[in-house]
Amino acid sequence: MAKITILVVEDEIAIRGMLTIILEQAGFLPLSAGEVDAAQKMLSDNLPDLIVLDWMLPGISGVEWARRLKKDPSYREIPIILLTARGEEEDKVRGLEIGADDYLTKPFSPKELVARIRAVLRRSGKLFGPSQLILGDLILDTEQHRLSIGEHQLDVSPTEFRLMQFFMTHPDKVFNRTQLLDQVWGRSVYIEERTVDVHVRRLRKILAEYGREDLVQTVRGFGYRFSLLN
Amino acid sequence: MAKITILVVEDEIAIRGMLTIILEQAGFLPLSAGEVDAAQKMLSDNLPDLIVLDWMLPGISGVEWARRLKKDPSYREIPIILLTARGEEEDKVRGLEIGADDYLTKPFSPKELVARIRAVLRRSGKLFGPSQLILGDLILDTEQHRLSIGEHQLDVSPTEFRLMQFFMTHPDKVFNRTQLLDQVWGRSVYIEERTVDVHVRRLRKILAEYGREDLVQTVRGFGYRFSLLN
DNA sequence: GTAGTATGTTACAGGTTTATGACATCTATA
DNA sequence: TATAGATGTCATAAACCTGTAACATACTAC
Repeated sequence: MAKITILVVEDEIAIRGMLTIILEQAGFLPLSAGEVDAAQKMLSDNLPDLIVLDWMLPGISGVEWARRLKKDPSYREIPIILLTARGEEEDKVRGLEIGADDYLTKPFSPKELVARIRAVLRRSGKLFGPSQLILGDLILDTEQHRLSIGEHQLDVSPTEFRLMQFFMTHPDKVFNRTQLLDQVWGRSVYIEERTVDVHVRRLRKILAEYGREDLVQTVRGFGYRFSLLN
Repeated sequence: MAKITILVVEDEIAIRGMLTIILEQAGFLPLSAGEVDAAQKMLSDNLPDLIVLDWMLPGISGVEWARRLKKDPSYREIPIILLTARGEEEDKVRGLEIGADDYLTKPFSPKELVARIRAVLRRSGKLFGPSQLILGDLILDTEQHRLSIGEHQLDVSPTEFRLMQFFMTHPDKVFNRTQLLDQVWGRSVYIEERTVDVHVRRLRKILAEYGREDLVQTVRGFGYRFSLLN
């Protein structure tokens, strides 16, 4: 299988070099550019699987570029991770509808960067695992975009599907609402914590049709856990 | 079966040689020319099944020639793959109505070239796969360009046929609209994503005559899926 | 048991995505 | 050239999703 390509757009040479090395070591194929113009050209050459983009850039800002990309049908699908300076900008990233899929505040650890990249890729389905997740008689097929219990198709909405996908890839582990929001909805949206409850409720309702509502368990005071055990 | 003939028009000798070798190894029969005049002569001798054409050529440019060919009834049917330099031209290929069936940005990998050639040939029906695709009681005959359910002929338009062909060769998999456009309409046309909906609609309408409209399923938020299962 | 907190449940408004029909344009062919 | 068919786009309708608020219920600590 071909390597995952990641385009890094960052003006400071030192950081760019560092990013490149981190990404290489993580098994990705890094491309890099120092400003938007160059990046744009690389884009048309061959689409990267993900873009790591500095918030502040000379010329067109990263934010502005991100916004444009998200409007362009040919590029809309490419996930973007924004690199922001510490502090205030964080709120902006969350608040504004920029279209970034995640963001990272400098300074960050290599480990964190790679983890976020993986998470985003997984969310957008570019990270190949087996396309089928099988847990007991539960089957989640990302390629077909289908969720089933035994022979029965479950009719789930996009968000429910992602939630289920996350749960099934992280069974037997408790997550609080914030973690679920970050992982399933993406870090750059701001949503009420209680909304998670509602989605869990919806998922349970669907699972209940086959008597499996207890797959998603409440851990009072913490959050939720997905588990085949009871 | 006779070998597929591919005419390469490229002025740089090194690249031309490389292309020839790649094509030979892929099992095609390559012809080559260094400029349009020579190519034009070869054309009248015997029609190739496909033309690989450099964007920039001395004398008449590749683009210009492509345009002419697409106007000429005797040559219009020959698929053309344009070789473009890196960068901006990509937009032009998509934007302008040049008539190329696909394009490739240099540098490209042999693998990619061959893959694109196959894709284009398949789309234009020149690549023989099994001439009959049978899925359940659905029969798609690529030679006769016929689609039937059991004994009944379905009356489908060319685009509907290609769409169905793509679906039947890739069952049980979700495709988004961009993927469908790229695969069924070709990479070098720019068409509204929503147009896919309309064609799906038309296909369903035809299938509905035999109660099979659910073969093409909507996956909300993603795209469409063809599946015999429900 | 009670107050206080956490979670379950429901309804709903607003937003987004898809379905559908109509239409203008284009092509091939009579 | 006239005609039928095909195709892409648009406007509108319909279906569906989603986040939130409000109220109900369950649990915990005292």
